[in-house]
Formats: sequence, C-alpha cells, structure tokens
Amino acid sequence: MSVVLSLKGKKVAVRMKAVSAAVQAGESDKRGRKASKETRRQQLIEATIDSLAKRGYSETTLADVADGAGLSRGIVNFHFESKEKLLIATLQFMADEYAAHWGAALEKAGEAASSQLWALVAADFDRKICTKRKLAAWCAFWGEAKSRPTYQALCGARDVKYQDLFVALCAQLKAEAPYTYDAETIALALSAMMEGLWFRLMMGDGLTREKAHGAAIEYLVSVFPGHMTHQGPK
Amino acid sequence: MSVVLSLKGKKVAVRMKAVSAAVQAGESDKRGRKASKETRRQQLIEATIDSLAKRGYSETTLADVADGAGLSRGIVNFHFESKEKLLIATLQFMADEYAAHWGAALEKAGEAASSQLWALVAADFDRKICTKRKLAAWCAFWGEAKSRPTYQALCGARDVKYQDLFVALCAQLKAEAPYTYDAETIALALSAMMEGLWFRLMMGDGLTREKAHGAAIEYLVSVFPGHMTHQGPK
DNA sequence: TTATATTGAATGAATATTCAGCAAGTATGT
DNA sequence: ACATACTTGCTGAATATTCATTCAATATAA
Repeated sequence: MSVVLSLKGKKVAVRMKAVSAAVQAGESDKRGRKASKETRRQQLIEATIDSLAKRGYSETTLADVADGAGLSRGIVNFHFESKEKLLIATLQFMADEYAAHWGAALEKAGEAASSQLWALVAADFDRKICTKRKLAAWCAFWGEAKSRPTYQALCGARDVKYQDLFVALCAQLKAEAPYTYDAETIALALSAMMEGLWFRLMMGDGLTREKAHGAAIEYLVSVFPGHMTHQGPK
Repeated sequence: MSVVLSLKGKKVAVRMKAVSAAVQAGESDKRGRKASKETRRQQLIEATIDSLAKRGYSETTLADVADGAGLSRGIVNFHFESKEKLLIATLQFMADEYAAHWGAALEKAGEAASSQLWALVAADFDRKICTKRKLAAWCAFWGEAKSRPTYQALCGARDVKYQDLFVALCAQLKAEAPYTYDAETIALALSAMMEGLWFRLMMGDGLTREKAHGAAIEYLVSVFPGHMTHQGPK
C-alpha cells in the first residue's frame, strides 16, 4: 500500500508541473482524481489554448493537450468526444469570454456614445483579453476559419453584434456633430485596424499593448475630434 | 503503338482540365511530358495555393496538390523534396510577388511622398494581388506563422522594408505640413488597418475590394488633409 | 459494491516519403 | 537513316510514420 502511494505521489507531483496555468478558477485542488466534469473540461480547454499558441493548429495533437493538462492519452475522447469537438469547445469558450468582456466594459461605460466607443476600444487591448497566448490561439483558428463554416461562425469578425454596435455608435457620434464621414466606413476601418493591431501584437516585433492601443486612440481622436481626446471621451 | 498513344491522349486530356490556372507564363505547351523544371515547380506552387485557399493549411495534402496539378502522387517529392519545402517555396513565391508588385507601383508613382503613399495603398487593393484565393492562402500561412520561424520571416508583417518605407513616407508628409501626429504611430495604424481589411475581405461578408480601399482612403484623407483628397494626392 | 473517472496499450486510418521501373527525349556511333 | 546507350521527368505501389480513436483494465469516490 505504501509503495503504491509513494508511486502515485511522484506521478502526481510530476504532473502538477505541466498543469501550469490551467484551472485558475474555483475547484482548484481536486487534482489527481475526481475533479468535476466541468473542471476537467476547462482544464483541457486551457491546455488546448496553450498548445495552439505554442505549436499552431496543424501541429496540435491530442497527445500534446493531454500532456499539457498532465493527464493521460485517452482523456480527451472521454470528456469531449473527438478532437474536432474539443477544438470547437475551445473556440466557443474564447468567443464567449471575449463577448462577456466587451459586454461588461460597455456596462461600466456611461450612456454617452463616445464613452461607449472608447470603452469598447479599450476593452480590446485589456490585459485579460489581449495576451500573446490568446491572440495566438485566435490566429490559429482564423487560419482555418475560411474553410470551416463552424469556425467561421464563431470567429465571425468577432461577432456580428459587436460590428453592428460599432456602426451604431459611429452613427450616433455623427448625429451629434457634423462629421462628413460615412459611419459604416469608419466603423469598418476602425474594427479592421484593431484586428490588424491584434495580429501584429501576436506576431511579436516588439509592439506593445500600450502602443497598439495608442494607435487606435490616435485614430479615434483624428476622426471624432469633437468627441475624443487622447485622455478619453469629452 | 496506336493503342498506347490513344491511352496517353485520354489521360492527358483528363488532366488538362484540372490544371486550370497554372502555367500562365512562358513555356506553356510542354504538358504531358517534359516541361522544364521551373515550369513544373510553378505549376505545383499554383496548385498548392489553390489547395490552401480551398481546404486550408491543415487539410492540404500532397495528394490534393498533385491531383490539382493533374500529376501523379510522387511528383512533389521529386521536384521539391518534402511537403515542408513545397510550402516554403509557395510562401516565398507569394512574398516575392507581393514585394515586386508594390515595388512596381512605387516606381510608377511620382517623386512626391503623398503620391507614393497613395500608390502603396492602392497597390494593396489591386486586383492582381488582392484575390480571395491569394488572401486565403496568405491567411493559411499567417495561422501557422507564429510557431514557425521560417514562415514568420516570410510573412513578416509583409516585409520590414515595406514597413520602414511606410514610416518614412508618413514622416515626410509630417515634415511638409504641421500634422501633430507621430509618424510611426500613423504608419502602424495604417498598415494594421490594411491587414485587417485584407482579412475581412478574405472572410467574405460581402465586403468588396472597392469598399475596403475606400475605407483606407478615408483614413488617408482624414489624417493627411493637407496632402490627400478622396480623388488622389494633391 | 457500484458507478464513474482515468489510464495506456492496441488499432486503424490517413498521409508523407521512398524507390524501382517506365517512357520521352538526347547524344553518340555506325 | 538507324541503332544504341544514356539522361531525366515522371509514375504509382509499397513503406513508414504519425496520430485520433477505442476499449479492457484499473483506480477512486460514494
């Protein structure tokens, strides 16, 4: 019995190292055995994001994911059912997290369209969302999205709602001050720019989150001089 | 002998259909047998772009490429040496084509920085470069680039030279008129926006090349009002 | 004990790579 | 002109590899 225990102990210890970032939320300690179904799923999703970020989509294997989570080979097919479903769940998770994040930012912002637009832009460059790790995972999915309707729907220019809201806010600002620009064009330009900045951030190049955010702000100020300053909405 | 010939003839005829877009340049007729090494390589590269665009990176197989080129299974390993090398050659080809294209556009533009900047932006949305097919192929590589130094170098924010030129032109314009913006920030914002617009174009969504180009122009005009109009540089 | 989570070896499908051989061209000798 | 040897692009079946999936055995919790 004691032999079995000590072997077990060693095994678990070795695995703990690999688990790393996973399972930050709740039920943290039920490792080794018996974590709730949801916890395990979350743990595997985090490991998937890790692998996508490190190895890219085409090199991500179930073995990587299982190793990264510190679990055995067959585990993914037990909790998800196939690799495909794990990947979809992972993308779903990221999309939900992203939507929740800008939703919350919008809540906190005031009523004014200018405050809301400012908040949306800031949310995109927030530490919580804008991690190299997560950007890389997004990018891995983007690369496959065009040829996979399921991915495309979930990536979907980061949500149709988001895009519509963007247009609405730009239109609102235009109604409040005599800008000559077409609201839809500006919304398109701004959101495309933010996507491009995300991409550059992911690629490295010494671009920082602050600099990227600064570039977006510069744009806001130059297009909506009546509403925006470098320090925030008027 | 006649039997052999007719069989051959049929085989070739069937294959011609699949070859499609490939081999537009020079040596066009040496099909069936004995096309120069370079022609064959080019043909395979075109088939690779096709496959990347249609199936995405992770689903592109050597069988797809060979079928698409109307050639046999072993052909890729004969002309390139491995799948990896085929993909690198393909990316290299696209990068070279892209660089040559904006280089030519720059030549044709006048001496003025404003004309040159205008020309660079226009070049990005030119029919020759900005095809759904090619954008999709680019995107396939982008998705893998972060985890592969070789790809990263070739994608490299579409060339360091390009980026430097961009900054230089923005700085030049700033020197000619009292814009308050930081040249580097504007160059970053503009090039990020163009990448984002490319991405959106590739994803579909009913965005057209003209609309995307229009959004970029809108930005130029709003940031450099002293130099740009919607119709062109002043 | 029973039910459930987990393991890890075995399986099989997909696919990159190899290679022996074939056929179309090319050069050399007669 | 014809025959011969030689080169080279190309083929497709065979092989090797990688990896998702399955499942019988095992460990754990209730």
